[in-house]
Amino acid sequence: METTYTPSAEDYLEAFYLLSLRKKVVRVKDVAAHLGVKMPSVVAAVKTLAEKGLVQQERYGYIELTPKGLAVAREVYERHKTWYSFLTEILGLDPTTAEKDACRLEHHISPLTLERLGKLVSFVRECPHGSRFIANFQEYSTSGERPNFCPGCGTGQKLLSELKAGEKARVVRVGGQDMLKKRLLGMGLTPGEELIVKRIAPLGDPIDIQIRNYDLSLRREEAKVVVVEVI
Amino acid sequence: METTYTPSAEDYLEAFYLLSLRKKVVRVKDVAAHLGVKMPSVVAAVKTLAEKGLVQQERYGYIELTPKGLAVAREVYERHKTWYSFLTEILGLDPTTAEKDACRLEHHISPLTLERLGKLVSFVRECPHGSRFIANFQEYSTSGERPNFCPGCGTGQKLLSELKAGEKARVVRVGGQDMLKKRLLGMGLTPGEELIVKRIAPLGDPIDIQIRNYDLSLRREEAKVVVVEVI
DNA sequence: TAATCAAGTTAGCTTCTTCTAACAAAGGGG
DNA sequence: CCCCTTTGTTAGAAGAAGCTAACTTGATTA
Repeated sequence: METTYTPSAEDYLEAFYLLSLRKKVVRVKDVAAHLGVKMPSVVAAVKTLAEKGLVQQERYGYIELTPKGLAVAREVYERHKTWYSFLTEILGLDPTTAEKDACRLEHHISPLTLERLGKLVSFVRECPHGSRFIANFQEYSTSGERPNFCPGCGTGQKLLSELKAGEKARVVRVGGQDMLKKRLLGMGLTPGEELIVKRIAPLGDPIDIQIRNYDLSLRREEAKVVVVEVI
Repeated sequence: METTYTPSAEDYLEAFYLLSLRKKVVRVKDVAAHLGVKMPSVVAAVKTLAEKGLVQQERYGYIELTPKGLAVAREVYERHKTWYSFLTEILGLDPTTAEKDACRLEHHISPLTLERLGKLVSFVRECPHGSRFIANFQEYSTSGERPNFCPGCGTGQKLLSELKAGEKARVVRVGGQDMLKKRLLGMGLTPGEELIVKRIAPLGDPIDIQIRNYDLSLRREEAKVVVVEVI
């Protein structure tokens, strides 16, 4: 019974729903204006949706969602809201961009992904570290520079690229994408391993370290994905 | 000159590109298999894309991207990869779901949103707090319960809902969505304000607090979005 | 070299979505 | 009560994307 609808059909249902919340009745003209299409397109859409039992309309009368149509419309709108929250609250986008993107993305998300996205938003809303983290991210994403360095969280964890010459540290985690990560792990940069920074070149690149009695020279880009704990 | 292409056209260009990386030549048959369509559909697509100067093909020969087509294909694939990274690394989705969703989402994202999404991924990769935070989120999203409570970060910040009767705290931040947030701020729950928890009802709802000499009774749902610092 | 077969092509149809232009109904003002 | 404006509808066309069925072509093999 898991019927699925076209993006266009979902848009119409959502429009009917939203307009019904704001006005007493839903008219062809208003739907057309809301979706930026011409009236005959709305009429055609209503006809096909009526055949599917999602809306009802008397000739020359108002459009009404059936219970079935209402359920679909609500679900679409929920997806919309989830995307909108994510785009504004997490990515920090302006309402206009967020609204436009949410309108398109709402038709293209699997239930599982939707659920996770919603959880991410509520987690960030509820968790103080979440809001701090997101604030840091947004500062980073607008200024281009990572805030120096996530102030106030006294965990003692740093990036390898932030160490000074002579500092000793223990590898906590190696990030980066597949290729890079594999290469670093292959070099001996595995969690738990101890290392010491021998020398940092003038512009911070490369960084020479010693680990497991080997000398390694890392590019700054590489050192930026290695999380360490100073010891 | 900002031409934009249909999702279908983008899919074909991306397929040509990916197949050209894996095989010496790109054939109609392989493209059809890759995209799950029949051969005549590929032929038709090649024809319209050729008219737009995006591909070249000699009759009964191989398909080749023009420089222009290659640029578009690469750009689409970048969008794909960005979505994929987000879905796997941040939402923690399995590769199959992530791949499928990325294939659909890649056609529906604005440049601004794409940029932010990419920055979020790299920020989380680089920032130790990011990875910790995401680990917490993923624990939360699979178990349903927020980890109790983001252990190891000694910031002293909590949610108002986590305080015990008698505890004193200072408001740090008020989260929640528009309506809820406004209402809480209107009640006097503004950052910097001090409060004391007077009484917590048996099931944690409602929570009675005193702030600015007023007594307030908060629903648990409300208290969950208020970040405080114990004093 | 001729036969065969897989790959590529064409023609023609279907569905979906939108449009314009022309027509019909409803309703308010004179 | 009739005319006129606004709103809604129909008809017909167009374009995007896919399909099946029937054909070429090019290459392989007997």
